[in-house]
Amino acid sequence: MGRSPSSAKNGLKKGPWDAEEDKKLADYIQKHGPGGWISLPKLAGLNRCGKSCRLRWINYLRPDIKRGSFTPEEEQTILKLHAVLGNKWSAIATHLPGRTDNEIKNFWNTHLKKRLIRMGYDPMTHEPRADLTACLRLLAVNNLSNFLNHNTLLDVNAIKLQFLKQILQSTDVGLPNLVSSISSSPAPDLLPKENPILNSLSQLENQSSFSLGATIPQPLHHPISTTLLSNPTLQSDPQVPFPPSFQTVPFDGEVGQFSAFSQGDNLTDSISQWDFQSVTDFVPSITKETTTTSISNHGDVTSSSSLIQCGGDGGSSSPWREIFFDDSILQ
DNA sequence: AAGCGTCCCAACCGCAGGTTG
DNA sequence: GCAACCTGCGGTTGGGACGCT
Repeated sequence: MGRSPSSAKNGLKKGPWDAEEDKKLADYIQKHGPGGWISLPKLAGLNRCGKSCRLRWINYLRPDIKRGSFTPEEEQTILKLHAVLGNKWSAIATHLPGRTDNEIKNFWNTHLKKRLIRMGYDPMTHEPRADLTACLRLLAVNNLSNFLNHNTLLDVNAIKLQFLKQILQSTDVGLPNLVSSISSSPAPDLLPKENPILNSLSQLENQSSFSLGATIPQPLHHPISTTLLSNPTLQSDPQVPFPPSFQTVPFDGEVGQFSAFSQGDNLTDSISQWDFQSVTDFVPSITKETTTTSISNHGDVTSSSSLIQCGGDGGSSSPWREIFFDDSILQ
């Protein structure tokens, strides 16, 4: 394993270390201590460059090196620290006794980074990838538009036009933005003032946590991370605000909640795995209100039944899942 | 069993920052 | 102030191990 033992330009040996070299280096450092890496090879009788000796000592021979795979706690620590520090491997290593920066870096590149990518996160920012987020938002807007299509009381074309307008104008087509824009849109002639859809959407808007972006598990943002790191209690709490999937679960051949992602990076699976549950936790009640509003405002069986149908099942399936994600694309 | 592709990780490389004379 | 040297860091490489066909 490792690099080819090609000889260096200056005749110094390169490539994997053999047992004899390891012993020479270890013996020398045991007697004289680490340091003086430039002169060390000569003094220790090694035909290696100082850098190579230093690296071998730090990454392999040091007595306090911890061997074996990373524990779930260590993985968690790496994820948290990386969210704050980025690729500062040496800084991260100081929080993991017995682990070297090289080892952590390798572990990140071969496991954690891939895991984040599969989950749809940008491994550098720890935030949902912008392309996926935008895709989800457009799908949601599309589904909402389709939903409105079935509402015969409304001037569907007018609403569509306004949706389109919003999509084109905004780079961040979050539903709240959309709602407020529609609500404040100077088109009184096109939209009835007592519009059940707008009423319900406005209620959604008031749910501060609701946005299509918020349906995606939010990564740890740096300020929070900083707080976490400075708070020993939180540090030790594995439930700190990482996305649920971040809670270290066996992966990569491993089983666990990531399994859907590992199956060919299927976007649909990924989306469904992205815990829209968090939306359904609060949305059903809103939908019920919507139904009530719809009926009281208009007394129209058609419109209300449409809404009731969405929320009427009251069971485990979410009406919002139908409204926003009941799409053939997501099937 | 052989060929092929992917994974994993030790080790190398280049660069930046600090120290010394 | 400057150059040379030293140390440490992060990115990258390359080859053995392993799994799949």
